[in-house]
Formats: sequence, C-alpha cells, structure tokens
Amino acid sequence: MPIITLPDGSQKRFTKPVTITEIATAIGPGLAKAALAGEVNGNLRDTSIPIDFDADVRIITAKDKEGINIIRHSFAHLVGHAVKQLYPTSKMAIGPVIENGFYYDIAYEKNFTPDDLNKIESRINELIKQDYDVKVEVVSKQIARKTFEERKEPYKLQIIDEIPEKETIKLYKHQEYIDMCRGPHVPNTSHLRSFSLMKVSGAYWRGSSDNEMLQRIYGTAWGSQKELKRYIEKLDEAEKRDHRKLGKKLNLFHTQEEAPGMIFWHPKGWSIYQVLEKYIRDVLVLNDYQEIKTPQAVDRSLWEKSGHWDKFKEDMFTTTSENREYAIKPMNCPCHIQVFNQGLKSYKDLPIRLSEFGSCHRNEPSGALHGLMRVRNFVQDDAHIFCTEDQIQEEVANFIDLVFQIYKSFGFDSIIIKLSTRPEKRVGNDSIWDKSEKALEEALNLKGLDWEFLPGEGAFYGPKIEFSLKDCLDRVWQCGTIQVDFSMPDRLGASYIAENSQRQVPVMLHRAILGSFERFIGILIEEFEGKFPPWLAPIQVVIIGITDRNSETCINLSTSLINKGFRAISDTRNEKVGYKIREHTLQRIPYLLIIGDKEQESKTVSVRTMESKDLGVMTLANFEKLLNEAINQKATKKIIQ
RNA sequence: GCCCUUGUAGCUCAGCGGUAGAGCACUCCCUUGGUAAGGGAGAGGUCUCGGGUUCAAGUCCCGACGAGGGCACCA
Repeated sequence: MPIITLPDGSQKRFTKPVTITEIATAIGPGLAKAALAGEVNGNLRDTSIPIDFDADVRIITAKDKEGINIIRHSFAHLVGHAVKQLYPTSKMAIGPVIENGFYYDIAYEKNFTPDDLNKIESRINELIKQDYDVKVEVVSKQIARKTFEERKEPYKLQIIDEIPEKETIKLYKHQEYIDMCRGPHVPNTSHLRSFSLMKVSGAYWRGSSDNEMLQRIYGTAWGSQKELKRYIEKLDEAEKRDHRKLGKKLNLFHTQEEAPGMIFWHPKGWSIYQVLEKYIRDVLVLNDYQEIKTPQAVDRSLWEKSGHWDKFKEDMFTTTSENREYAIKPMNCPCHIQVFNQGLKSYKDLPIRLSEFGSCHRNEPSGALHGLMRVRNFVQDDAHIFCTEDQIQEEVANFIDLVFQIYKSFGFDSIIIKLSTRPEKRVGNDSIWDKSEKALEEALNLKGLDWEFLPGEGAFYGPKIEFSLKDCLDRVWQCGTIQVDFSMPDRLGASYIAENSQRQVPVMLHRAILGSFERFIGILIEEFEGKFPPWLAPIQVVIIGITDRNSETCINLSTSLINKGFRAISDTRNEKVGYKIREHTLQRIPYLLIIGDKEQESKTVSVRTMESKDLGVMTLANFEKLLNEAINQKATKKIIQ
C-alpha cells in the first residue's frame, strides 16, 4: 500500500504497487503524457517500474534538466537501433550523455563517413515516427551476459564483466534492438524529436591509445525544436568569434605550412602582444621580480641532468653543431636555475623571483595543434621563485592575488581553478608532498575560491594549481599556473646557505600568469570577438577625411596623436565617408574621427565609436582626454561613450 | 600520433573527366561625396606537392605535407 508524497507535499495512496505513469495519470492526463521518468526518493526511475514502498516522487518531464538528459541518453540508444539495422555487423560499445547531447562509440569494419551519418540520421527519423514503446526489463547478470553473447556484442560483455555479481542489469528494448543501461529512458519514442547528428570521429576504446580505435558518432538533442534551433544558432555565433577567423580578418597573424604550429605575427597582432608584455613586465617589477633572458638552445647534458632528456626527448627539437647536440628549450626552468646558481646565496636573499618572457619550443603531436591555443613555439610569461619551504604558502597566496588582479583587468569572470596533487610516479618524500599540497590547498581556501580537486594529476616533481579560461566553444584552456618543485633545484645543484650555515636546497615555484602569450591572445580575441578595448586595440583611432581638402589636417592630427603615444592612423583615400566608416568599423577600430571642412575650420573632430555611436564634435584635447580615460579603464569590455 | 573531413586568385567560395569562374580586395579612369559598400575598365591562378589511371585530370586513385573536428597527448 504505497503512500506517494509529491513535491508540493500532497500525498496519494495506492492499494497496490504503482508506476510513475500511474502516479502521473492520477495527477493529470497531460502530465501522464509528458512523463519521462520519476525521481523516487532521490533516485531516477523508469516510468514502468512499479514502486511498492512509500516514497517521495517527482515526475520528470522534458522541461527538467534530468529530462533532457534522459532524452539525450535515449537518442544514443536510437543511434544503436539505427546503426544495427543499417550495419548489422557493427559492435556497440558505450553511448553516454554529454553536454548538449550524446555520443555512441561503435566498432565497425568500415569507417563511417558523413554520408553514413546522414543515412543513420534518416533511419532514426523513420524509427522515432513509429512512436514505439521502449520496454525495460530488469535481469540478472547471467541473462544479460547470455543476451549480449547471442547478439555478438563483445564490448557489452566486457562492461558486464565489470559489474558486481549480485547487481541486476536493465535491458532496454527498442523493438528488435537491445541495449544495456542504468537508465532511466523515455517510455516511448514520441518523446524523441529534436536532435541532429553532428559529427563522426575516432575515439579509443576505454580512452587509451593502447586500445583499438572505435568510431564515435556525436549528436545533439533537446526537449524542443526551439531549443535545438537556439543551440545551432549559438554554434554559428561561436564560429564568428573563432580567433583563427578573426586573426585573418583583422590581420593579426598567420601560420603557414613551412612552420606548423608556429605563428607569424603581423603588425596588428604584435601590437597586442607588446601591450600585454609591457603590462606584465610593469606588474612584475612592482611585485619584486627580476627579469632575465636565457639561451634558446642548450647542450643536451643540461637536459640530461634536469631529467627532460629522459622523459621528453621526443617532444624536444634538437640541433647539432661541431659534434655537440643541443635541444631548443622546451621550458625555461633549467636555465633559470643556472642563473640562480651563479654566486653564493644566503637564506636572507630568498625568495628570489626570476622572470623571463621565454620563448619555448615543444614538438607537440600534429593532432594537438590548434590555432594560437596549442602551438609548437610560444612565449611564456614565466618566472621561478626560489624560496624556503616556509615561504611557499605566502608566495602562493600572493601569486593567486596577482592572477586574479590581472585576469580581472581583462574582464574575465569565469576562471576555472584546479588543484592537482601527487601522482603515482613522483619524486620527493611524502611529508614534503603533504606540506606543499596543504600549502596550495590552504592558499586557495583562504581566498574563498571555488576550485576542483584533481587527485593524482600533479607533475612528477610537485603539486600544482591551474587557472583556466574558456574559448568561444567552451573548450577549457589552461593559462596561469603555479607549481611546487622539490626535484629540479636539487638535480641541478641549486643551494643556499641556511641560518645554521649549512647548504640547503631551495624550493622552486614555477609560475605563469598569462601562460603563453599565444594562447592568451587567442582567448582574448574570442572573448572580445575582436572588439578589443582601447588599451589593447592595435589601432585605437582612425582619422577619416571627407575630401582631399581635409587630408593635410588628418595627417597632422594622426601625427599629433602618435607623438602622444596613441595608436592612430589617417585615412585620406579617395573614397566616400560611408565606405571608410564601414571598413574601419568592420576592422573594429574603437574610435573614428571624421574631419570635414567644418571640423577643419573650427579645429575640432567629430567622434564616432565602434558601436556606431556619434559622440559629437569636440576639440582634439577633449578627445585625447576621453581616449586616455578609456585606455586607463582596462577592465571594461566597452569603450567609453 | 590515430579516425573522419578538407586544400582552386590576397580573402570567401563555385566548378567535380574535355584546355580555369564569381563576389570582395587590388591597379587605372571618372567621381570630392558628411557618418556602415558611388560608377567604369583592367590585372591576377603551373587549381598544396609527388606519383598513377585515361586520348584527356582541380575534377578519379595512391602517397606526402598542411588545415578543420574529435580521440590520445599537454613536462
């Protein structure tokens, strides 16, 4: 005699075990039709599995987050249903829900092409139109095993083998197709309407490149056509922000075949780079860093000592000269230790903070390259802090403040923070790991930050904090980092004289704020959609003449602005104003000054912004004041109007 | 590195067996025009590279290299 309590507190009594469908029907026919599953005492449950106990029940529909995920999961099964009909010898592996959709990993003797994807999508459309019931059956492990043996599904069998012996397994029957899943799933395909298969790609079984590669079919699915349409539109919008497209359109940089993964910076892109570099340099000076510069190529013996040759030989570019082998530096730290090692250091000298805008080369796998985000040659705003164990916590805390101060000045509001701790293969004893992990953790907690814990993901030499930002497609890229290192200073013979006049090995903190200039600029381009705030904009002002009579004035004005340190050009071409305005607006120039006979005569400028706002006529002095204000107001994404 | 897709004028793209096309940009001419594209003419490509099939190959096949999306990797 189950008593069912609904979210509003009302209760319904039933005389026999009752299903979600029956409960929903008791509430109303509309809800019964919309019900996808139920949340029973906090657990999701299929609509058709009876409840024979008292329970709190919430009906899940397509309007709930859980509901959409159920829809997505059921669409994965539909991929299975369609694929098995079209390609009967294919073997189904796993088909989980992901953000915005789902995928299914499948083994098949032939590789799927986009054409196959179309066929599969058409077949799914035929299947869902039949509005067939999805039947769930709870079975023992033995029966599940027998089922998938008969169906010749080796991957399903592997998964079953890993399920504890006593557990039951749910089989979902889509007509002749049978899949296995924790569920719940939709009761009928009438709930499955708004979807699109997006792409096909390779993916390793169990995520390991030691295993065979399966084929992954990605799809997106939503509770309504409207949501699906909105999602597709969002993707189109994101494409417009793509830093590679904007980099070309705004003439910031390019790459070419002869130098894969390396950037040719154009004047405008390099302008952004230089503004960033100057900004960081100024900040580092204020925070007691000392800037240095170290060699680009170093003899392999140093990399052998540092351990890089052993672990990362394949990922380094090497070169030879006069029978000596050199590696182009993939990191700056070994060189920084060489600088630290010059001369005797006292504990009184610590912490020593050595910074370098260090150009590094790493021979990244070709498939990993991605515009400015993942390159083979990049410049880090790198620094190494040599300190005592007792100084770690304070240094880390100060660094976190610095990262936030700087990220804030770019207007980033969602910064993803992760703490990675000791991996299985590591150097250093547990007590020092305990100490530094605790130092990092406490520093994060003292700031009251939200952060994610990544156990076992630390570097072999120490734990690390990562600060990541998202690109236009919500892909996460690590930018800032601070890492504790107990290993390398010792390997490379760094020491200082402690209070007890004994030599002591310093702790080294690797840290970067932007990470790499390349990646950070990539993120900035996408964040601003190329509409850089005035302090970053490669060209801040274009002075547009209306007729030839105004050319000289324009040139004088731009010279005057350039002499005052602004980035300005004049446009005296024989074109109409409208044409010039359009062109420079598309080039995302923050301010356009229009100079006609009127302005020329009254010694004024007519100001127009990137957002097509007319700021009216003013003197050059007033415009300069306005521009300076805008430039000084770093954080804003908008220009002053 | 692995799987799928892809590589044609400076840019965006069409052409998909029969001796290269559009729009924009560029050059020249006309136009000197007041806030998002004025008009006309012209120039511009060994169709990424190397093999092969064919009487004939951007067009079909194979390979290399690059790029895009995933996967793996990311010291």
